[in-house]
Amino acid sequence: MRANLHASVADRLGGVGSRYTPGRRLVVEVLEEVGRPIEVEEILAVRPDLAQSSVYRNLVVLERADVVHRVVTGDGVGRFELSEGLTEHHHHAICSVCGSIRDITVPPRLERDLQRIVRELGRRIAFSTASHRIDLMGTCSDCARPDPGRP
Amino acid sequence: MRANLHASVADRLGGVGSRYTPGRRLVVEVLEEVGRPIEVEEILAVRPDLAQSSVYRNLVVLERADVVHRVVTGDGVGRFELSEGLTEHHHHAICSVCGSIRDITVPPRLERDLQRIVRELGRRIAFSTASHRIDLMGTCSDCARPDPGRP
DNA sequence: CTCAGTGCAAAGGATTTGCATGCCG
DNA sequence: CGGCATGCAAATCCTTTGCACTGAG
Repeated sequence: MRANLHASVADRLGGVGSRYTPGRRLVVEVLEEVGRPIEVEEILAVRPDLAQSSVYRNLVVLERADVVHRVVTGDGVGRFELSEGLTEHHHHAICSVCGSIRDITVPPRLERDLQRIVRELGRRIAFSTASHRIDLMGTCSDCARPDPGRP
Repeated sequence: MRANLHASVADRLGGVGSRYTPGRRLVVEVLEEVGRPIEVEEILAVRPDLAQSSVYRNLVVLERADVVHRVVTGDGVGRFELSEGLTEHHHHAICSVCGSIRDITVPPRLERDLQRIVRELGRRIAFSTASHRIDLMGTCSDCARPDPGRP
């Protein structure tokens, strides 16, 4: 399924009149490897050869082509992941302490229920729903651990 | 239920050792009147007498006291609303075109299903879930309307 | 008197943009 | 060639912070 990813990406980019350039491929590869929503800073840390502005610009293009998806948490910093269809459908557990995001996949049975609920909601409010997102907000295991620095 | 709001707010503020000052009350009143998540800019537009920095600072305090809740959408601009318990439990329909957020309340039957799903998810991943959030992402009716500016 | 709260202006950090250059179709 | 893509640096935007002042307890 790996080879297929880049084909799909190229395809979606073509759909909006953009090319799949080396720089964009590097970004996609980083997102694929990391497998969770990450900040631009993290992308640059992995690939210092990329120009910051190009990464930002490419993320805009990739987002418009629906290759990546932007997630924003309470800390106001944008984080990016591969879009639905390029990865498994999933949701997020967002830590309100450190802002980290963990992907969670929902068991099929529950996911089916979710789909039903979301569909019904969209119908009720005449809102053209492209996708849904369930975020659990709370405290991740790291931050839940009692702080050794303060008794 | 209106008088009760400010009592609750004062209470929650007291809980974190802060006072319910006039400036904070104004912010809360704006949020109450508007009834949907709004940006600082919008708060200042309604109450130009408030100092920008004070609004930001007070929102931090109000957030820590769990009086307001920060919602961040794809555009990276923070929006604020009154917290759960001060308003009805609700979710959001986020327009991916203009970034606007519309509150939606979920019928009790569906909400009950949601609660069950969320609870089960949290249990599965050992994540201490404080709250959940269901966002519908799509296009609001305003943005869905064909753009008159471009044939 | 003391300390949280306020206002103004300046700083900060993430993201965007202007401009010249490089490169694919 | 023409236009998208890139890099660098400067600009912009939202948000935070420093500092002096005010007010409540």
